[in-house]
Amino acid sequence: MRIGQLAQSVGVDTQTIRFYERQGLLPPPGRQENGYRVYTEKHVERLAFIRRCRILDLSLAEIHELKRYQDAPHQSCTAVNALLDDHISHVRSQITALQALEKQLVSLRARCNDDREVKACGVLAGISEGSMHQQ
Amino acid sequence: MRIGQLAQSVGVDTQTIRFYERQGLLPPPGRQENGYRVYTEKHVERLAFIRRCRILDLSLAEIHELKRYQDAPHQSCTAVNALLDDHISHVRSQITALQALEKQLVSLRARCNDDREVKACGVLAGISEGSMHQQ
DNA sequence: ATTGACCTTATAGCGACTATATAGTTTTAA
DNA sequence: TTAAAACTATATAGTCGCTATAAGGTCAAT
Ligand SMILES: [Zn+2]
Ligand SMILES: [Zn+2]
Ligand SMILES: [Zn+2]
Ligand SMILES: [Zn+2]
Repeated sequence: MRIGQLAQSVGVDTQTIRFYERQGLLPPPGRQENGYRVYTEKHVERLAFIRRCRILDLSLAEIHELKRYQDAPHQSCTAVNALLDDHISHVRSQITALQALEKQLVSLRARCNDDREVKACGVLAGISEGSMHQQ
Repeated sequence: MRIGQLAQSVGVDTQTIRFYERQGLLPPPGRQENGYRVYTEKHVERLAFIRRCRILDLSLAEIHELKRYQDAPHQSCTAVNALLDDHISHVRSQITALQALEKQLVSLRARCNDDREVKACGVLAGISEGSMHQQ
């Protein structure tokens, strides 16, 4: 299986596959005489795993870490679960921050009804005043 | 006022100030004979404005756009308000996406109680299975 | 013989900084 | 007075996870 086929079967760009290889996420495949990469079913699985991790918004570093755990299958999975717990709290704090941001933006927006002159725009005034509780 | 003073009074790194200048966000200041940048109160206000925009997570492009509107103070502010509306919907869709992600992660995490072998870890199994509704 | 689809590497760009290297200037203190 | 510390300058590279471009080699079909 060549790179284009792998790319299509997992739904990834060929560039991305080479990128993962350079990053050490995907093991270097064999090569044909002409230099073309040759992949196996294991590569398909591995790449699909990476993609599913990315859908979960795990960073490449976190995926690396998961890989290291997979390579020691008889150890306790505490670290795996902890990684996920950490990631969940990453996501939660992002949500919290964005919700606070949304509140701020909505109240800023409420300072202007349409059709004023820019000079009198409540939104611009609100930003310029600095009447924002930071963070 | 030199760059360090400006940086301290607004709470920004000097590098960031030079970066904003290169980006055309902050007008190039005057220079002393020795080449040092000299800033005025207007620069302080302008930089503070930029920072408040960044706290609202507006992109540098969006801040540029706001600046253009400020330069035409007698036009209608419809575009300003529209920019903010767009930005609010950016933020809202980010929140929605992250909430869906959180749900997925929490249900994945529920598949494993601690102290299993990695081999039997419900989290890793969950990712590998691909039993994830995508997006 | 040439088109087209595929493959290769190398390099640069995105956004918004941040860090490093190297060098010149000013200020402070021994 | 001189040496160190603190400040300034430019240029360049790194962050993250790709994505795009350039310039070329390979292969099958027309
Ligand atoms: Zn994470
Ligand atoms: Zn307005
Ligand atoms: Zn926006
Ligand atoms: Zn587990």
